Amino acid sequence: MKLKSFVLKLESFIPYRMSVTSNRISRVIASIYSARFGLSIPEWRVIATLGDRNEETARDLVERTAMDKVAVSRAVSSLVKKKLVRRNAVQHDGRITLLRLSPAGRRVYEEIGPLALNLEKEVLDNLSEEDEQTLHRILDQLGTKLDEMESEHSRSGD
Amino acid sequence: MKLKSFVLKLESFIPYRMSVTSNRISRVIASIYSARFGLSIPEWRVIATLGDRNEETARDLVERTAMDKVAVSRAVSSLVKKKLVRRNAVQHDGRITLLRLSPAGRRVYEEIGPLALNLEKEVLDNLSEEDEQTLHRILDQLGTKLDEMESEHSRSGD
DNA sequence: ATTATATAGTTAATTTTGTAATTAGTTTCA
DNA sequence: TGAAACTAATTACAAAATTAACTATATAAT
Repeated sequence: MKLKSFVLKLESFIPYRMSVTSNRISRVIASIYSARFGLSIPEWRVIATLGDRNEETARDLVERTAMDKVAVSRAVSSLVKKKLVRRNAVQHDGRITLLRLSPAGRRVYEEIGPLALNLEKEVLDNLSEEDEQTLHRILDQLGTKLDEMESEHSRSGD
Repeated sequence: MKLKSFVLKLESFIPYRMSVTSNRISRVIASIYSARFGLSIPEWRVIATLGDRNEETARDLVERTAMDKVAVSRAVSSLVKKKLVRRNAVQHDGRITLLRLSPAGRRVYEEIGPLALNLEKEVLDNLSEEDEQTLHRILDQLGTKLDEMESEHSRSGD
């Protein structure tokens, strides 16, 4: 008789659990800026990212948000259409445009920012201060490991 | 002069960090069963879930996987087409079919299961045993809070 | 100089996912 | 018994995300 040599339960499989939990959190947070401001997740991320800088290129956004360039491009042009973001050409390089929040965009940022932080606070309500720091550290460590794994993977894949 | 009364940095905003990290992990894990077995994430979840039961209805799968019923339905019919899952009609209720892995489906499960667990282990490599338990507990606590928040939200929305 | 290579960003095509509406069967109860 | 309400599951449509291909500019190399 063959015995199973492993135990895989989805409900204790961390990748699965993180995916479910993080999707639920995203939905909760998204509900505020989508219902109230008609923003998509990528749009909100762009606004949040531009909010604490003066000017940035689309490429910087790609790096800082970990979104891919197509998503950034679309989010930015949608935000430009909504007059929340402005593009400024740059002299020495015609490929680049510098992006910054318009005054209206900044108002949105000033309004959503606190809401998002409050909602985050509520979600994290059950966690102790220590847990929260631990979670940050765990995310750091997972990120480091993923960097390694991804670079290995791409080395073998070319 | 107006001072900003909040500090929102995406890189320390937990909802954002969890989303990025969990997407990266999902991609890594998905790469094994998509490249090697041509399975999507929902398909893999169905297989993983059926793997430790004999028979289950689609509805049970919805509950156990936290996927929505459309995703389950699609994954199941694709798996049936691939002959990895079988449907068995049930006498007393014509709406239901019981699902179980076919022998081929079980072989896939027996092969992916350990791979997935290994990969999970590798991803979690930087974490101490204690961190891992803490992460589980944190996910539990976040889940509980989200239950509350979601039910509040749906109460006010009907 | 001029071909090649690389970068920034957009557009287009495909696939995936989510929401709504639909079908079919079952239970409830007047 | 036969509407009404409910449940399980699928289908159809819309929104979103991925991937691939393309345009324009810039840098590098011969």
